[in-house]
Amino acid sequence: MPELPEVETMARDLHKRVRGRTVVGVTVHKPDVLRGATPRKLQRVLVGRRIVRVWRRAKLAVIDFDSGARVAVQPRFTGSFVVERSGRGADQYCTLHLALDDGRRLHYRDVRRLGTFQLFTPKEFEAYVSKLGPEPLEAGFTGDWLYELLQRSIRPVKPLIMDQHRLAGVGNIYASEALWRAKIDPSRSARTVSRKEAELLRDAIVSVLGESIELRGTTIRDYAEGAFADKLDAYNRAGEPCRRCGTRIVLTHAIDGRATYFCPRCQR
DNA sequence: AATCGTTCCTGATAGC
DNA sequence: TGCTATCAGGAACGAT
Repeated sequence: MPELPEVETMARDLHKRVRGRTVVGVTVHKPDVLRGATPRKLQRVLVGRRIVRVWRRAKLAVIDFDSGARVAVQPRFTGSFVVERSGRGADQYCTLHLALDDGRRLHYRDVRRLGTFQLFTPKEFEAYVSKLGPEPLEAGFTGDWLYELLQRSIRPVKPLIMDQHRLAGVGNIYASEALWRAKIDPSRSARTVSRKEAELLRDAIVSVLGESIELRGTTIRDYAEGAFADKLDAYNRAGEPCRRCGTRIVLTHAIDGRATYFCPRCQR
């Protein structure tokens, strides 16, 4: 399930492969992944346009075109990109593709189709991203800023740091990991987190995301890239010993109905 | 304004 | 063996 490190990896890889290419055709097989455009409109807006950059914001892979148009892809669970020479490498899960001027095709592939492929004008894109929280790997994300955010909410700290409108890019895996590193119980009301703990949590979020990007993300279930799965301390380790204290890691669904992994002894 | 419940989708898995 | 039921999960949306 792609979160910030996985989408960063997807965007960097795609940038290297398609930057500078011009779209010569658009084919949509599964229109339900489209947002903001019909297949006809997508074709009208993108054909003849050159891809100038592929980058990431929050958990979105963003494709910039020379006209200023942008496509934001939300892979959610099973979305991915496939770039191939016409004919080979595509399957029934490829929902749409952009034909490129060098004969290759850029496919958006999505088994469950909970992901989205959204066309924006520059103004629409700006309005959308302005509602997202800050990027945790950029300068504004400090311990003081996080402390102030946590102070304003009575919600459990884990869903709060996963709220994309508060902080961008952190999902279920890295929330569990960061809280384990910071020794904070995921169910604690956000406002009970001290300034010192907020500083530790900030550092944990930055370090876990950075280390995962270096390993190209976490391969678990749907997302099939990256070696960070071996480095997980909490997520997906139910019943296994905590690497700090040896206590068995607990899996609970009591917080927002989401799988949450934590050490009941050293996370307080 | 903040928070909560519902919905989208299909492969993998469990249970009979 | 082959069927059915259950589960996973991010975020938009409507309701409170």
